[in-house]
Amino acid sequence: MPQVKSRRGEYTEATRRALLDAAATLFTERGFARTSLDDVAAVARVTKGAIYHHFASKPGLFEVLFDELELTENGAARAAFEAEADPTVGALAALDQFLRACSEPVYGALVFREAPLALGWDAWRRCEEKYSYALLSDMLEALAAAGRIPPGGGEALPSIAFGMLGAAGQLLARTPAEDCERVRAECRAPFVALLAGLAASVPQD
Amino acid sequence: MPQVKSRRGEYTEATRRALLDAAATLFTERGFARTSLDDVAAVARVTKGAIYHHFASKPGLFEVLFDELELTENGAARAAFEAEADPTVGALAALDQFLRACSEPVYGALVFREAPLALGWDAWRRCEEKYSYALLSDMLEALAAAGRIPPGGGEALPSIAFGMLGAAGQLLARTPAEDCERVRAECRAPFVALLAGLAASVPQD
DNA sequence: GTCGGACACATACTCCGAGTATGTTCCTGA
DNA sequence: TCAGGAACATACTCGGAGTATGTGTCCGAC
Repeated sequence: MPQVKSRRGEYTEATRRALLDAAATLFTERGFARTSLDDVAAVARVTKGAIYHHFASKPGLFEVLFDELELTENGAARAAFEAEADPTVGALAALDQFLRACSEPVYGALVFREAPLALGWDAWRRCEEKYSYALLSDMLEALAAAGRIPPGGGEALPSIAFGMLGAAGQLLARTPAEDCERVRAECRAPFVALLAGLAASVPQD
Repeated sequence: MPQVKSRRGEYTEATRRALLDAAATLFTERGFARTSLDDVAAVARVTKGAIYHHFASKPGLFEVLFDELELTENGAARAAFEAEADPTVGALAALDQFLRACSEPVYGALVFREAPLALGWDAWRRCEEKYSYALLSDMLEALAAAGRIPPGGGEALPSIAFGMLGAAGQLLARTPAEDCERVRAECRAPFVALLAGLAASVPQD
């Protein structure tokens, strides 16, 4: 059980949080490329030195933010999947959870719009292999094991399905709040259709 | 009928081509962000002044390259689509043409991997609205008109389908040549399944 | 109680690359 | 033949990421 942190520790944690919050706000509003670290430091009422004390680099700062977001949001999606006994039902529940998360202003914008620009495709992919991509792979495996989709198929299906998630996330991230529910429903359809089409192509007996 | 170009005109066109070729090579190999304009100029055996004489900016140079590539490759895909009377057959023919183009080393890497990083999502989308995204929209419209997929559906389906194309393009762009044919076949499956699933959900009469 | 040291920053700097301003050469047309 | 513009080269500015170093403060050891 962790001891109560010292006064000092509380303060340093506070500036770390202030930096992360400032970065989250500015990266979502102006985008990663168009916000300087001096801007982030100014909003957090510190200087650039504080940033490089707490984080390795500008992409490093982004990655911490990324991990925080995925830890909670992707965790919720995984929980939604694992709560269902049927993998198809579970996958659709996780999809709904994911689409709702992307409707919230920060998650979709940072994780699916800014992350590839900030980290580059490869690093983004490596980061996602702990979260959304891993969950997607697990779900596809479970679906294949249950005979709901054809087995095998290589890396093309997970990659392309992940591209679908990214496109849906970005679409929702730029959708005004009053249209989110309708667009979420529209986004659901292609996934349902893909699952149905794959189910129809499962080899018999 | 255009007159034969002057000696001078030929030379300037030659440096323009050398710059575009150098940029295509370097952007493909090192990526847009990691190649400086001095590098491009050096490979073309000129200086940065020549670049800013012929092009507006670094993204501007990339966009010219982008247009050249899409003009030929997307034109071929559109031709493949329009050559078929049946929209489903045509769409799959265009898909095959697209997947072959992405197997070639430059097209997929520049248009689907580097372009979002170089231009940003919005500008990339605007550029693609003349080419791949336009073709995709036209194909979906034709499919809907023929009753092969449900009508309406908003912007979600084209956006998500475009995300699928991007993911497939990127996957093929990083696939070694000897595996390209197999991966292309694997990439085809999700699109076929999506079309089948959408066809099954068309409202009856 | 105090003193050394490490932590948590601030300040001041370097460095690289995009973009700009200006110079220079050569061709072209009047 | 000469004025002007095209096609570059050269030399600069400027912003932002990253680094090196300074400074105050707190904490534990003696």
